[in-house]
Amino acid sequence: MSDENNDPYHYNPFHHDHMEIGGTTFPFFQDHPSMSNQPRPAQSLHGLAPSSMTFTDFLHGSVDYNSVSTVFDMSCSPSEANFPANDGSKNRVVRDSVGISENNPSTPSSWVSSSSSEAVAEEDSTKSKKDQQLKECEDADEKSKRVNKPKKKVEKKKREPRFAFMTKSDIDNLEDGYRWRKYGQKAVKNSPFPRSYYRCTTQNCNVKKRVERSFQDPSTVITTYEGQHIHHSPATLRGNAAAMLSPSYLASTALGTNFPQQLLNQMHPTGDQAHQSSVYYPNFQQHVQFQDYGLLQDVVPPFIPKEEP
DNA sequence: CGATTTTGACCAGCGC
DNA sequence: GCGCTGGTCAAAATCG
Repeated sequence: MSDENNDPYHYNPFHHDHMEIGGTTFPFFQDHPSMSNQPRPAQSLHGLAPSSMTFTDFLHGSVDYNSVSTVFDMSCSPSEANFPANDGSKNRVVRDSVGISENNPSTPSSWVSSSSSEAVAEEDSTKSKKDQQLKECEDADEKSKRVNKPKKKVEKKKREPRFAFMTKSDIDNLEDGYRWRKYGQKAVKNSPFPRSYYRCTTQNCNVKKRVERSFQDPSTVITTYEGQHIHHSPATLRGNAAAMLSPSYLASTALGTNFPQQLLNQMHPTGDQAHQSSVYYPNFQQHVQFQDYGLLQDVVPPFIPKEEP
């Protein structure tokens, strides 16, 4: 694979589509290895969603991703989709980062192929790597050598579903109800702002998140979640409304168990300009807009409170 | 003193 | 093969 876009490790959160919920821009991506490169029939989102499927299912990977891709395959162009590209900075950030010409803001096809093939490439590479890594893992002795050089664990290459969004905020590490431990920080190419790496502190929970500031719009924080929480958000349990209203919380819960609920409940167009969130799903082909939850409801069945132990 | 952050080093993948 | 970059580790520093 020499296509730069195929590099599973060089996905671009801006590389994908948008949805708008109740006036809030949600360019979003979700990255999952099992979302393979499928020919996408031209179908409208409307009325396509299997009634049995929810965002939760989708994000949990418990649904057929092919169906999902179909569901999200919009036949309408971004303009038809009423994509809020009208909203200056937000969307400019997206397009610029993607490198899409201003003249042609409606050519996400390149994104799509990249993200789709990305998934394929990823599958292959992870497959072949798995054996190798397993071998490494079995080398228990390696562990002891770790002090001097060997690293890399099996998990490292295991790609989890990812979920990114942009938030207008002065705060880099947004409160999302979960506890995170920072485990790294790196300078990002072409950006004066470093990227921070966080890991959920809950035991056995492998959720990670990356936080970086958009260099084109320093007021925008890009948060990428990877993995799914295996536990409740402490904020949820505490009823921490502030935390739960945080856009990052939406993303985190999107990878958890109650995305549709949270999304529908919380992303009201409150007019609070302090938090404008954008969420990216790389494998969705076109701009998806959910206005007044109408379309979202096509995808997400009416909310049914989830009974969790 | 335990938890968290900082930071330099290491490693893997990719492009040239 | 080499250099670049992203991601991770872990020792040291800092915090509460």
